[in-house]
This record gives sequence, structure tokens and C-alpha cells, in this order.
Amino acid sequence: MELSPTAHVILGMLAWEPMSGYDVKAIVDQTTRFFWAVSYGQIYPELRRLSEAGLVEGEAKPDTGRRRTLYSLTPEGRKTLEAWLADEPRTFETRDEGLLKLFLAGAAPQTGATSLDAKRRYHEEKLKELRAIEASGRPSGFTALVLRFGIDSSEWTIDWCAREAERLRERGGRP
Amino acid sequence: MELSPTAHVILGMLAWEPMSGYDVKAIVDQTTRFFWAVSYGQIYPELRRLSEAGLVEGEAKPDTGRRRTLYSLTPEGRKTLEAWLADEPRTFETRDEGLLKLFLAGAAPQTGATSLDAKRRYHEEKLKELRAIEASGRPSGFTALVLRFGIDSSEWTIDWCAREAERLRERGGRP
DNA sequence: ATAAACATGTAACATGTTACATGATTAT
DNA sequence: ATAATCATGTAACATGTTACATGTTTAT
Repeated sequence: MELSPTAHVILGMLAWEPMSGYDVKAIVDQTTRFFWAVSYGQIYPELRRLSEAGLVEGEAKPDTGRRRTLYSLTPEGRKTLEAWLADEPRTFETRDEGLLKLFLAGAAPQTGATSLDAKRRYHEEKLKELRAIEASGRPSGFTALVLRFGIDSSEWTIDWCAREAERLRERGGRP
Repeated sequence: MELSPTAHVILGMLAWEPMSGYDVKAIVDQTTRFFWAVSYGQIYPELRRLSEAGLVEGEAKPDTGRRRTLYSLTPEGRKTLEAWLADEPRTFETRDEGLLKLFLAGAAPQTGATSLDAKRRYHEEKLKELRAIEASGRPSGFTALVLRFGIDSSEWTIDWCAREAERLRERGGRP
């Protein structure tokens, strides 16, 4: 059975500590969503599949009155996770509509600089969010390193966009 | 009718000059695929839809014996393209399995540095391709600017990965 | 009271990839 | 000859999002 990277996100988080599907989603939204988003529509069916495959184990653990299933990694699940970690990454994809508009800006040259501005602003917003996560003081170890990548690369991108937008405007908007 | 960014890729390239679906695919594979990939399975159905919507016009133009349809932008299509260019970009998505492995490396710490290495090598390969495109001398204007972004950001990423992999190894592989 | 957060789940939809089928022309 | 390229197209599959349904508990 071939497991998607998304399945491994779940295994990886369960390796930290047992948690519910709801918990996985909350962590994803604070962390991996910047480079690997996951929705409820994937998490719950995937937990069921992983459970049927014996890689995770669910235990009903109603904290209070509401129902709640805590999942944890089985030894099989841990082996699977470790093998995936040691394996070459396969997927690297980007969908950047701002870059696309810049690329096609020849049909309306004055939009080039504004697309660059929009891209810069987007990364400024993202940077703000990442700094807030950093300031919360929670990340450490590898998760902090990846957060560093997010912050450093956002800063680099903001600078690049600002610089090139300025150069573009100096030339009257034409590259 | 809501048009996807992928539909606008087609409009944008037809704004340069009339071309076939095959031509669009060839250009995408040399250029936008790094930030917006498009497959035949999207191009041909999309050309039909755009044609039915009156945004493009196809003309049978068998160059030689083989059948070939040259599409060109209608005035409606050009207006649509320009409106899209002036509008705020909406989509920015990344799927980076290497970063994901680094993020989850705590379960097998020695894999952290090798995931960083793999990410660096991936961007080195990409950089080589981008430099080859640049050396071909074809890109100019906005397309050259976007190519510059690809080259500059790849170089930055390669440096970041190399630096952090080294720092990681200095500490025995633990961040 | 009631809004927000906790918690699980599914169905409809949108998007995109891969592999295949078909056939002509050009380069080796 | 035959491989590569030109050229169009579709069907099956994979992946992922959104909106909705349902119900509990905690905070205001």
C-alpha cells in the first residue's frame, strides 16, 4: 500500500504524542499548512485507512462528555514513518498566481509592478504570522528550523519584490 | 463564467501570438511549469471552453499534411486577460515534501541533514535548467524577470540548505 | 442565551495527472 | 526503416477543497 505524504504528516504528528484528528488539523494549520496543507476531508478518511492497515491505533477517550478518539502510532507505523523519512523527497510543487501574472504582464505592462507589490504584501502577511508563531516560543528542534526557513525565505522574497518593483518603476514600468 | 488561472495562462500566451494547444504546452514546459504546471488534459478541453465562450478563436491551419488548429485571442479574450492581470492574485500554494520530512525529522534525527541535502540537490538541478534557459538568450521583458526570480531564489535556497546542513552536522545532526 | 471551540464525518465538486489512442511528418 | 517530433484528444485515476450535518462543552 502506497502512502501519500499527507498520510505521513499524520504518522509524524502521532509520533510526537497520541492525538485526535481534530488535534492533527489544528497543528497542521499552525505549521505545515505553509508547505503542506491538509483538510478534514483528508484527515478522517486517512485515519481510518491507517487504522485498518495497522499503522495507527484509535482509542475512544471522551475527555468529558463529547466523543473523542485518540490515535497513537503502532510499532509498524513507526517503522513506516522512519522509512519514509530516510527516503528521497519526491514532491515539490508551487502554484504562484502572482508570478504567473508577472510572467504574462506584457499584455498590460503597468500591471507588472502592481503584481510585484501584491506578491510582496502577501509574503509580508505570511511573515507576520510566522513571527507570531516564533514569538509564542513553542517551536524547537526541527520544527523551529523549518519555521526559520519560512521566515528567512519570506524576508528574502519581500526584499526581492520591493527591489524589482522599484527598478521597474524607475524604467516607467517596463522591464 | 469563472476562469481558472490555468485558462489565463492560455489567454496570456495567445496574446503573444496565435498558436496551437501543442505550442502552449511546449512553452509551459519551458517556462511556467516551475510555478504553474499545465498538462494536455487541461489544455485541449480548456481551449474548447474558451472558444465556446468567445474568448479565443480557432482556425484550422494544417502547416503541412497534419491537422493543426491555430488559436488566437478575440477582443473579448484580450479584455478578460487584461482584467485578470489587473486583479489581485489569489492562489499561492506550495507542496514541499523535503521541508515536510525536515519538519518531522524528530522521529529519526539523522535524516534531518540528508533531507536538507536532498532539498539542496533538487534546487541545484532546477538552477541548472533555469540557467540553460537563460543562456538560450530567448527570454526578455517580464518573462526574463520571472526567470531571474527563479534563478535568484534557487541560489538563495541552495545556500540556505547548505549552511543549515553544515550547522546541523556540527551539532551531531540535532538542531 | 449564545457564540466559540471541540469533535467527527461525508458528499459534491474542482482540479490535475497519467496513460493511452490515433495518425502525420521529419530527421537519422 | 524507424525513431523522434508534431498534433489532438479522452478516460481513468488521484488528490484535495468546501460546504454541510450533527452534537457537546466552555466562555462570555
